[in-house]
Amino acid sequence: MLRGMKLNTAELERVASLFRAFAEPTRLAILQELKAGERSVSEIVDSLHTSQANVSKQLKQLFDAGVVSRRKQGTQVIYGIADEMIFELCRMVCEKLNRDAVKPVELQF
Amino acid sequence: MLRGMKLNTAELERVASLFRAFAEPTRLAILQELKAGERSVSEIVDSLHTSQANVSKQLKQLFDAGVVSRRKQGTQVIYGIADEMIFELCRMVCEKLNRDAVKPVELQF
DNA sequence: GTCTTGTATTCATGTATCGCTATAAAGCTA
DNA sequence: TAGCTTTATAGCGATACATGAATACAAGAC
Repeated sequence: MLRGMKLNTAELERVASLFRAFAEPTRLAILQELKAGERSVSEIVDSLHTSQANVSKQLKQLFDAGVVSRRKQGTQVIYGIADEMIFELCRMVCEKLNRDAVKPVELQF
Repeated sequence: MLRGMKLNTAELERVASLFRAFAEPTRLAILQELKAGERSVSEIVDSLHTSQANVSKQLKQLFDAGVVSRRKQGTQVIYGIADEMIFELCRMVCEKLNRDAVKPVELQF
């Protein structure tokens, strides 16, 4: 695709859909946990203040978006980061928030 | 803030909130138009398939998120990109979509 | 002043989504 | 087999949001 071409509606929807994966605090919290390494669902549940059902649902969304990977290990399901690019994204967003902030908060994902 | 610290709920909400600005096709379409240069509201309306009310509302969201700038010129309001970092964000997201795609689509914002 | 143009906002409606409880499904273990 | 653990899903209420029509508001033209 040539430089300067505009994405059509369907393509914009795909882009928006990936951004949407990062547009909720619970999903970001999950990604923050996975940053330190692979985690089972129950481990993630224990580290967050939400139900197992919710964690499972948010993980499904992240998985469908290609953001996390999944593998079964007995009765457990181990999730991990599928693409390190997400931390680069979060870093850039935090940097912008830091630039815009009146008070220096120094967010760092 | 030290490296490796986890963002709390309020901080994650701020990060999510900025991501949310990019999580809708209409807003991305507006950003695509502004990429070529500043535009008035009516110019944006003419280039998109949606109502003036909707464009105005989405522009407000983008402005509140610090993504676009605004200045009045007579009866018109001219919007522009407030931070070029957004194109870097979109570029990274497109690259990931291209990596994941079975069919090479070569999305480029 | 009135009229016209450009933009923002209010209201209504449909759709999507977060989070919960309850339940189902899958896989150990005894 | 039954029972236990872990994860996924179904169903529901509450909330958020995208969108358009109608209206309000602002600023120039006349």
